[in-house]
Amino acid sequence: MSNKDQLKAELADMPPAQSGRKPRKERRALADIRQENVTHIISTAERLFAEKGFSGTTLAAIAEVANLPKANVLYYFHNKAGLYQAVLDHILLVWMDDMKSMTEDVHPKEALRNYILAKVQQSKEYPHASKIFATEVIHGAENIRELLGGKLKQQFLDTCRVIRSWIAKGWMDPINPEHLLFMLWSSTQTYADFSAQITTLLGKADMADEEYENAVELITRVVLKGCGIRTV
Amino acid sequence: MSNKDQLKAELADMPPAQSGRKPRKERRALADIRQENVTHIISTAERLFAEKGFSGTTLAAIAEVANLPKANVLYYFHNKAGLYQAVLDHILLVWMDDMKSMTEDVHPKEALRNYILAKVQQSKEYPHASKIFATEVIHGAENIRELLGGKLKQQFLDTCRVIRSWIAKGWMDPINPEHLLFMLWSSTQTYADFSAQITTLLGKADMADEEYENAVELITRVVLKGCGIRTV
DNA sequence: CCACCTTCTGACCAAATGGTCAGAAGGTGG
DNA sequence: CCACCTTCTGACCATTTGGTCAGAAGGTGG
Repeated sequence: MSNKDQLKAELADMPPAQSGRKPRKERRALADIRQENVTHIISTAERLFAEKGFSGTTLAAIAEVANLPKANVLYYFHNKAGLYQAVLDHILLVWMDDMKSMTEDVHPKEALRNYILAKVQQSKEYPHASKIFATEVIHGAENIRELLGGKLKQQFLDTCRVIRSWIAKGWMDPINPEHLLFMLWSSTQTYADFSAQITTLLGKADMADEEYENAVELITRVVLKGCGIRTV
Repeated sequence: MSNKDQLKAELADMPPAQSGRKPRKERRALADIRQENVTHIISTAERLFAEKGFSGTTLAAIAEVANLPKANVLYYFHNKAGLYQAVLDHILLVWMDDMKSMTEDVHPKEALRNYILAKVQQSKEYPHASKIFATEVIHGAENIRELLGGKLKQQFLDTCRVIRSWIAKGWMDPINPEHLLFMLWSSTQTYADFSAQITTLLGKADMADEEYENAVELITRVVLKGCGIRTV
């Protein structure tokens, strides 16, 4: 099971709607209570951190939205920084999954197409994750240094090597793999991070599915043709 | 004189280095004092807001870095929000300048090339501006609603129309102008906003000029060819 | 030199915020 | 049912932070 599937399963498990009420009457097993609350707090915090940033989000706000007393939030996460780190860990699970699908054997025509589709879908399904990640990097990436310089870098270097092999095989033009990846990341993630700008400029209240499709179509077309990858 | 030139001139006027000392002994004309301090405070605040975000930046920190008493900062900007807005205004001056160079008459081969170059240079020269803008949009763009829905949107629509005219002239493939612009913005601004990630992955301490050149070269090549613009 | 500005500043304050804690409430296993 | 966990919570606290203010210091124009 991929990290992303795992996250999806968690989301599905979430208390349905909760709708502001605090049912909390049925007897819950101790073992469940902890996991349930931790998950609930993390996903609430994730939303707020994405909307307001770390410093802009107060524990009181998280507690209120999660419909729990502040002290209870602090019972599970001993301090704000700890909660933030937990949110980051939760998010980063999903982050590098998609790159793995780019391998030497697959023709870039397929591999890049799938990757772009996956990244745009990620922006659509987990916009909070993307926003927190983006804000974190913009502010210096101090809390994700380890990941950036470690697993992500490894993945990045591997993928660059794959792209070079594609070039060597004559499957695409000799372009700079590092910057190509930067281009892919930025142009896909922008649909999560900059959605406020995009919707305003497109004159829509929120991103319709159609626009994500247009995005995938445009990015795929420009990148494939731009890299000299024949698609016929 | 373009907005950007204006900003450059201001930067040049800045007290040279200041180097932590507080000379402030020579007699200064009242008229100068205000403008000088306002500029100095804004540029200091700009750096800190870019690094730590609005809520993460304290007035005390701004005052300390600016080497002024906090009360003095508040003498010029009556509250933190006002200072932030002033910083935003200062930044946004420069923001839309470059798009103006894309017109119907210019062949996209030149126009896009110049635009990409200008945007990457902007990322290099004014990374703080880009970061503040990005964070602002990520967090909902509440403080720049007016600009987004007003002048920027106008400029955006105009430029889309220009691109459509290029397509009508047969100068490029029929691609989606809106999403092409999103792609151009994101892939160029990423060199400011995500510099922490990029330098880490490239294994450099900071962005060398060479990398900006590689970025321009890659983006230009992929976009021009990807849009079916013949460059010979 | 003087009356009148603008600029500057330390001292102060109320509110917000992260975090603590003692003890109540609830679940568990024998 | 009971001793022993874990979970829950209101009350409380120290610190941080944005912001005020009275009055000192500095510049200006006559």
